Amino acid sequence: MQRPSEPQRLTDRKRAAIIEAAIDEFRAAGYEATSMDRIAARAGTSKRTVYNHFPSKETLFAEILRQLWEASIAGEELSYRADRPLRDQLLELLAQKLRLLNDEAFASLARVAIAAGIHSTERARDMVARMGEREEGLTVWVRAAAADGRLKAKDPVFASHQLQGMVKGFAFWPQITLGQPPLSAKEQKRVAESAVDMFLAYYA
Amino acid sequence: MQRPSEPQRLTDRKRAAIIEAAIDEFRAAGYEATSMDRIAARAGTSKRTVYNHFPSKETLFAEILRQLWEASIAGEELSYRADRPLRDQLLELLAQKLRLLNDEAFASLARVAIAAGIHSTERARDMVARMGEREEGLTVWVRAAAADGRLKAKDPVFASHQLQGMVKGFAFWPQITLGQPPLSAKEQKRVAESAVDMFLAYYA
DNA sequence: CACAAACTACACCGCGCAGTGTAGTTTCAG
DNA sequence: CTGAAACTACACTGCGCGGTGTAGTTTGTG
Repeated sequence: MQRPSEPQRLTDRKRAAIIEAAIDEFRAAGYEATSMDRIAARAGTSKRTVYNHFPSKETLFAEILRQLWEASIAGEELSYRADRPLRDQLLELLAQKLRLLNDEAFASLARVAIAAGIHSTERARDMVARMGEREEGLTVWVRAAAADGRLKAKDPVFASHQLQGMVKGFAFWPQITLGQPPLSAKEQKRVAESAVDMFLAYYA
Repeated sequence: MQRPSEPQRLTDRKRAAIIEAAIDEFRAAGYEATSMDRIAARAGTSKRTVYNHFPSKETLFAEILRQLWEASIAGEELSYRADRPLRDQLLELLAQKLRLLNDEAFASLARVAIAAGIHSTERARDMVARMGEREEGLTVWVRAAAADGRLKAKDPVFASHQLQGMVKGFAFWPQITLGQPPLSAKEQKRVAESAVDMFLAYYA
C-alpha cells in the first residue's frame, strides 16, 4: 500500500508533475504567455508525454482550474446557532473566510481564473456560477439570524455582500490584482473585528 | 478653426484611429492576444503607419494606458464642510465615486490595467502608486471629519477603505472581473445609502 | 503647383508556439 | 522474464506574431 500523495505508477507521477508545473507556469505568466514546452521542461518530461496526458493546452488549463477549485473548497460550513452571540459567530465566519482568502492555493486559482475570465466571456460565465455557491455560507447564516429576529437585514444576500466587500477590499483584491502581500494575523483580526462591529452596529 | 475632437491633419486622424482601435482590441483580448496587424486593420491604416507612430507594441500599450488614465481623472474634489450633515456629504462623495466606477472609460482602464498587472510585477507597481492618489479624495474627507470631532475614525485610511470596499464589492469588481453589467441608478442609490448608513452607525 | 511629409501595399525575416509523427528506451505487472 | 504500456528525444509542420525595408501614392502646406 502506498500513500496517494506519492503515487507508485510512473504515469501517475508524470501526470502529477505536469499538473504541478502547469500550475506554476500559468500562475506566473498567464494562459497566453505560457508554452507547452516550458511546462514540459519544468515537469521534467518530454513534451510528447504532456500531450499524451492532455490533448491540448486548453484541456490542461481546464484541468488546472478544476484542481485548484477543488483544493480551495476544503472548508467546512459553519451554521447559525441561536444560543451564541452574533459577534462571536460572525468573527468565526470571517476568520474562516480570511483563511481561505489568504490561502496560496485559493489565491492562485483566483489570479489565474480572473486573468482568464477577464477576456473570455464564456470562461467568466463559468466563474459566476461557481463563485455564487461559495458565497452561500455567510449568506445562509445572515438569513438564519434574520429569520431568528436578531438581525434586521431584509436582504441577506445584499447584507452578506456588504460584509464581504469590506473584508475583500483589504484581504483579497489588493493581493490578486496588485500582487500585494497577504495580511498578517494581526491585520486579519483587525479587519474582521472592525467589519463585524460596523455590520452589527447597523443590522443588529 | 477646428474642433479638437476632429483633428484636421491626416496624421492626427490616423493616430487617433490607431489609438481608438488599440483600446478596443486590448480591451477585448488583452495585451498578449492582441496583434498589431489586427489593430492596423481595425484602425483602417497600414501596419507600417502604426509603426511610424509607435515604435513598438509596448509603447503603444503604454500610451493607451496613459490616455485612459487621464480620461478617467476628470472628477473634481469634494472637500469637507463643517456646516453640512455628514450623511449628505458622504452620499455626494460616494455618488461621485460610483459615477467614476460606472464610467466606461474608467472601466476600460481598469480592465486593461488589471489584466496587464496581474502577471507583470513591475506594471502592478505603477498601478499601486497611481491608484493610491485616487483614493485620497475620500480619505482626506474622513480625516477632516475626524479632526473636526464628528467621526471617531482613528485611522482615516482604514475607514475610507472599508467604505469603499462595500461599494466596490457591488459596483466595481463584479463588472471588472466577471463582466457583469453596471449598476442601475436605483441600485447605485441603494448601495451608497446603505454603505453610508452602516459607516455612520459605527463611526459617527 | 511643387514638394516634403505622411500614408499604403506588400514582401520579407526570425522566432516561438501548438501540436504531430516516429523510432527507440524504460517501466512494471503478470 | 516477457511484453504491453508508457516515456523519451527529436525532427518537423504550419501558423501568426513583432517588426522592417522598399517603392510608389496621397495629402496638404507654403
